[in-house]
Amino acid sequence: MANIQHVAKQAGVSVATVSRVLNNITTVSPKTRLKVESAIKDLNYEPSMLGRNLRNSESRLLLVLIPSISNPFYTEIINGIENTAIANNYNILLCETDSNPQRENIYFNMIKNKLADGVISMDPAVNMQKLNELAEQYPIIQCSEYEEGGSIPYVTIDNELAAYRAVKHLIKLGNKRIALINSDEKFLYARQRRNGYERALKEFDLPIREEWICNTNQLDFENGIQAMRKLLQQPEKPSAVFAVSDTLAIGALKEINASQLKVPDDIALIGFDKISFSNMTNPTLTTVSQPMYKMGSTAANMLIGSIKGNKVESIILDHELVIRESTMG
Amino acid sequence: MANIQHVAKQAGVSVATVSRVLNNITTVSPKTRLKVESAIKDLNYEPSMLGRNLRNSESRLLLVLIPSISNPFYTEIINGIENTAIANNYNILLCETDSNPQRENIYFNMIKNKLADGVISMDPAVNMQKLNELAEQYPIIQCSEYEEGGSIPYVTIDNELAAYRAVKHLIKLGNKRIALINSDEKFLYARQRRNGYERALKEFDLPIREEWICNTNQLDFENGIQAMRKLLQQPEKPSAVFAVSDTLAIGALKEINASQLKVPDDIALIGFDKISFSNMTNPTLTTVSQPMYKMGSTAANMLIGSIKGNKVESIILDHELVIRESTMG
DNA sequence: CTGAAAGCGCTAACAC
DNA sequence: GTGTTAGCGCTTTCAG
Repeated sequence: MANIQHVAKQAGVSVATVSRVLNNITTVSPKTRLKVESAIKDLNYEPSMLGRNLRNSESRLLLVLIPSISNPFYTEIINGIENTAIANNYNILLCETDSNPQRENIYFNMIKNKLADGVISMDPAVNMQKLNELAEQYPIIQCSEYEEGGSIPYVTIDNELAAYRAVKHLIKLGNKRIALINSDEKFLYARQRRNGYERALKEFDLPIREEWICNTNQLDFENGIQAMRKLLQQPEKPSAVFAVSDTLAIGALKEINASQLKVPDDIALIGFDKISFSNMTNPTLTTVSQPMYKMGSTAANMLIGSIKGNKVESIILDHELVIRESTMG
Repeated sequence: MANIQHVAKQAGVSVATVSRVLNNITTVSPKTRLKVESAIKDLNYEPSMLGRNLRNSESRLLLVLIPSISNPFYTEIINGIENTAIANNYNILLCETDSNPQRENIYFNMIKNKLADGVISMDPAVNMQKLNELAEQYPIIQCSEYEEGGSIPYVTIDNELAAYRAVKHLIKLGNKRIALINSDEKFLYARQRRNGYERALKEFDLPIREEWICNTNQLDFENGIQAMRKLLQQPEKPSAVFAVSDTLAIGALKEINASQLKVPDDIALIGFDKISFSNMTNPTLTTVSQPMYKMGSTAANMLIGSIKGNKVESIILDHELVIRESTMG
């Protein structure tokens, strides 16, 4: 494998000159530049990032922490991150933590080991203490999930407001018995969405009934099925359900269908995230859309800014209620 | 940031000794080892991968090329790759090519630049000429999609046989008018699955009718909807449909429902891949299951073997027809 | 058992 | 405009 020395020798110049050509530094005469370029071609030379990165003490790799790659919610965000990264000559290292602290540690070490220049964390279950420690020394951005009052910059949406609007939509449709399928309330977004749910109910003098509030451990379809099963066993069944993720809502829909009830006639249903499947269900799912691509690109831009040493501010992006068949009575 | 020199000075030893401790080389007296370890702790030292990798001329990064992260088919494969990689002290760089040659080039350069030690390609649209060139110099494995008669080792399933079995299942159910929703036949798997489809029809003396064969550009839901719409416009409608991916089948199901027909009574339906959503549709989808996790871990093991300089052989894994509601008349 | 020193491939002063 | 050289952080001979 050819290296910079071989090129220098072949071109009859010094390594410094080769480096100058490689980095497009202007102070090289057209004649020498030509010589170098032809030597590069002759030897089929490709500069080694390893050497360059060591010298520049940077890896040009961004770490992206997600709990699970199989949650479609993340795919568009990742697209946004990746495109922005590539446009800035970075690459991303996608890291599935499975919300497993050991896995997480491996990745945290990568940044300590200089194998990554910064981190975008989307894991709601991330160890915040460690993340905060890391943030003292390395550039870190939180995306979607964040720590209230924390010092790590984040990009997210107003979860409380989004939930409030979704539930208000159900109320306006005439629903008075509205259930909530929430994820684990150790997560900030879960607490925020519950707050929005409760605010809407209170505003219209509807009671908050614990038996209509289900919490799930995870966001898989199966969790939605289980939660809905529980709700349907209540003596007084809800007439509408707000689920904090489309995957949960799709599971709920499956269970509603299985018990011979109809959406939206018997039970109206709203999900969250606007994943692509949510338009394939029968009926199609009303859902809250987050600007996922933009969230990703914003997070990446913030991180790259932070790596450059800029001060970056947290950002709240807009959301939108997408009304489809599951709430069209 | 502390480096190996600082640790050496603090411990009162040479950098060589620190390196020995770091790499668990036995020829270090317990006493010095202790000194070094305490110095490492004191200084909060983390070895730099950049330096280590340059010295060892390896990056311990594996490149994984996929056409699109949003296709759920890949998620389990990636899990398999990732777990195997981590177990062997590698990390993976997940690269979405969008089947875009420019994007692909960026990633191909990464391996030339020594930023990755090897490649697992899952992109059916990959530029085979370039991949073959690259394979002369670097370790490369193909996963799922491959080149017939090529020299790059691969792991896959028997697509022809899988399609044959799926269609035979439809025939055994009494169907005589069986349509095929295939992807672009520039892809090997598409040609293989078509062959299997035709073999089953021929074996039972059923005609192969071009108007019952649809080809789509991509594997999105929307493509399945379009294809099914075309099939339903035929003067003689098929009584069963075999789609070469679950996403296509789910789109087809959506369209069948929209035209007031029932699956499986009016039209039986089979997909391919057993993505998690295929169990959430109504009715649930009969599909061909591939051992995705195993495919991923096998590919990773093959690649790591190849990096070590081993000779690796291509592998064909088993598949399974998963019969669910969409073919239960 | 330990240390000195070379060198992986590159960039950036500094000198001319 | 171009060359010389130090050094990024690490591993690994080779001596002792």
